[in-house]
Amino acid sequence: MNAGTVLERINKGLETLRRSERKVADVVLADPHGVVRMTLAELAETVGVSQPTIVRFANAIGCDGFHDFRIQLAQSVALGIPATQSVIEAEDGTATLVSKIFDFSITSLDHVRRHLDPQALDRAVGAITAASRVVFIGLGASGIVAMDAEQKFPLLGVPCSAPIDTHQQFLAASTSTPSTVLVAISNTGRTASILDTVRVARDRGATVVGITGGPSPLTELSDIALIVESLDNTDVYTPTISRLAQLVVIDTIATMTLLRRGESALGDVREMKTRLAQMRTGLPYQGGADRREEI
Amino acid sequence: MNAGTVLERINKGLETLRRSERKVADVVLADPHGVVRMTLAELAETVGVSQPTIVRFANAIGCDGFHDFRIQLAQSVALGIPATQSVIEAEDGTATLVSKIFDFSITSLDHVRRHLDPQALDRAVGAITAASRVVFIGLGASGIVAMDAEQKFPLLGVPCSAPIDTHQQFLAASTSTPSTVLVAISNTGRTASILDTVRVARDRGATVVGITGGPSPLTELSDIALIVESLDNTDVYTPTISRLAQLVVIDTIATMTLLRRGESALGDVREMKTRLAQMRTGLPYQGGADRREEI
DNA sequence: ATCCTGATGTAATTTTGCTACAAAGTGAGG
DNA sequence: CCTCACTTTGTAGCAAAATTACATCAGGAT
Repeated sequence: MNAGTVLERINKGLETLRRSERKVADVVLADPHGVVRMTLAELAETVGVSQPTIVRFANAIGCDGFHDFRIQLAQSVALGIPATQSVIEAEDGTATLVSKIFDFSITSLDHVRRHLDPQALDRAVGAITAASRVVFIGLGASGIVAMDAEQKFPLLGVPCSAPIDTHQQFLAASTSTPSTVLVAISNTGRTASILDTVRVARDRGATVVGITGGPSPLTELSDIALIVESLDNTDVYTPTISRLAQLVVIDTIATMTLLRRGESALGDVREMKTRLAQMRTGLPYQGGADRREEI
Repeated sequence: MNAGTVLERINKGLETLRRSERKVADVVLADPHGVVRMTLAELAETVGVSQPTIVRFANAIGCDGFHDFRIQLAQSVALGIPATQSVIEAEDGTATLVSKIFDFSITSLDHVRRHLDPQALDRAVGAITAASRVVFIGLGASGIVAMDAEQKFPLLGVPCSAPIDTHQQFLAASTSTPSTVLVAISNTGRTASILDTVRVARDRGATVVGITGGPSPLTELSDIALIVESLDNTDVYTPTISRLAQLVVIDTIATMTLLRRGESALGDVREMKTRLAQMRTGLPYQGGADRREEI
C-alpha cells in the first residue's frame, strides 16, 4: 500500500475504503488540483463529511495525517495526473492538450524511476563495460532508441552498432562472440524477429540485455532483464510513451559506463564536445592548438 | 517572479532577498526534501531566525504564506531537484544516479511544459495539416527526433520524410514547393548545414517550422518558431536532455494533427495498431475478415 | 549625533488539524 | 423481531501551527 503516488494508491484501494471515506476519494480524484489548495475544514465541507473522516481517510491510504496527505497529493499533482485519470478528448484546447501529454510523459517517467531495478542496471553496465562489442537492436519506436544508443556509446570507447532491419540484426547476432553484448529493446517483449535474433546470439554465447515493458518471452531469454514499465496505453490518441523511458534508461547506462571508465574516457568526451561545437558552426578544424588545451 | 518552480525562483531571486531571508533560502536549497516535512517553527529554529521571517521569505518568493510555500516546494521536489542543484558525481551509487538522471529528465520536461507557446504549436499544426508534404530534418540527437517523427506522421495521413544526411536534406529542401512544410530540429539553432537547408526551402516558398532550444539564427529563419527550452547542460556527465522534450513536442503535434483530422484518420490508426500487433507476433496477414471488423 | 527607513523579533490572535469520546448505524445470534 | 456487539461516523474540545500587529533594533543619510 505504500508504493506509488497517492493518486495511484487511492485508485487502488477504492474498494477497501469505508463509505464516507469513499466519498472523500471521489472528490479527491475528481479534482486533485483543487483539493491541494483546500484546508481540512474546506475539504470536509465540500465532501459533506466530518473533519475526522477526512483524517481517517488520509491514514487509510497510507499518509500520516492530513498534513502529510496534502503534501503527498501536491507532489502527485505536480507530476501530472495519472493517465487513467486524464484521457485525451477531441474537445481539448491546445493548452489542455499540451498539459495532458506532458503530464502523461512525466508521470510515466516517474513511474519507471520508482520501479527500475538498480541491481539489474548495475549488471548491465558491468557487461557493457567488459564487452568488446555492443549491438543494439529494436524495431519501430524501439529502433529509434537503439539508434540513439548507437550515437552515444562510441563516445565512451564502447564499439557498437545498431542494425536497422531484421536481416541486418540477425546477421549481427550470427557473428556475435562470447564477448559481445546484445541489447535487445522491445516494449512488448514479444516481437518474433527480435526473439529469433536473441536466440541466435545466446547460442553463440553472447550476453543478452533485454529492455522491455514487462515480464515476457524476451525477459526469459535475457541474461539481464531491465523492466521499463510504462503505464497502460490503450487509448488511440495517447502517444507511444515507452521510448521516452527507454531513452532515459539508456542515458543512465551510458552515464554509469562513463563513470566506471573514469578520467581517461572523460577527456575524450570533453574533447569531442568542443570539436562538435566548432564543427556545427562551420569553423575549420584547428588541430594542435586545441588538442593541447583539451587533453 | 511567478514563473518556474519555487526552487528556480529562489535561485533566481537570491540577490533581492534580505539578509535573514537569504539564510532561509540557503537552508531550503541545501535540503529541500527535509524542509518539506518541517513545520514553520521547526524551520525557523533550523535556520536560526524568527517565524515571521520565514513567512516574509515565503511571500518574497511569490508564495501566499508558509502553507502555500510548503506545497509549492513539495511539488518542486516531486519533479526532482533542478539540475543546477544536483550535479552528478563519480561517487554516486546506482540508485542515486538513477534518481538524479530521471529527476533531471522530469524537471526538464516540466520546464518545457511551462515555457511552450501553445499558439505557435497551433500554427505549426495548422501548417502541417494543410501541407502536401512534410520534411523533418535534424542531425545527431535531433536527427533521432526527426526519424521518430517520420515514423509517426504517415499514420496520420501526412506524407513525410526525414532525410538523414546533410546532402539528402539539402536535396529535399531544393525540391520543396509552397505546399511543403520543413520542420527543422536543432537544439542550438546554429548548425550551419541546417541553416543553409532552411534558407533554400524558404527561397522555394516552403513553410519552415523551427524546433530549437532558444532564440537563435534558426528562430529568425523560421515561419513558426517552437522554443523548446531545456535546462543548462554544461556538465560532462549530463546526458543530452533536449531530445526528450523535442520528442514530446512532436508527440503533441502528432496528437493535435490526429484530432484535427477527425474520425476518418482515427479509423486508420486503429486498424494499423491491430495489424501491427499481429505482425509482431508473426501471425500471417488475415485480409478481409479483419478489415470488416476494423473499418 | 540623530533621525528615519527598513529589517527583524516578540507576543497575541486566529486558524487549523488532531484526538477522545459519544452517537448512530449495521449485522449476527438468539 | 429484538438485542447486543461491533463498526462507522460525527461532535466537541484541545493542542499546535500560522498569521498578524506591534515593538525593537540596525544601518545609512542628513
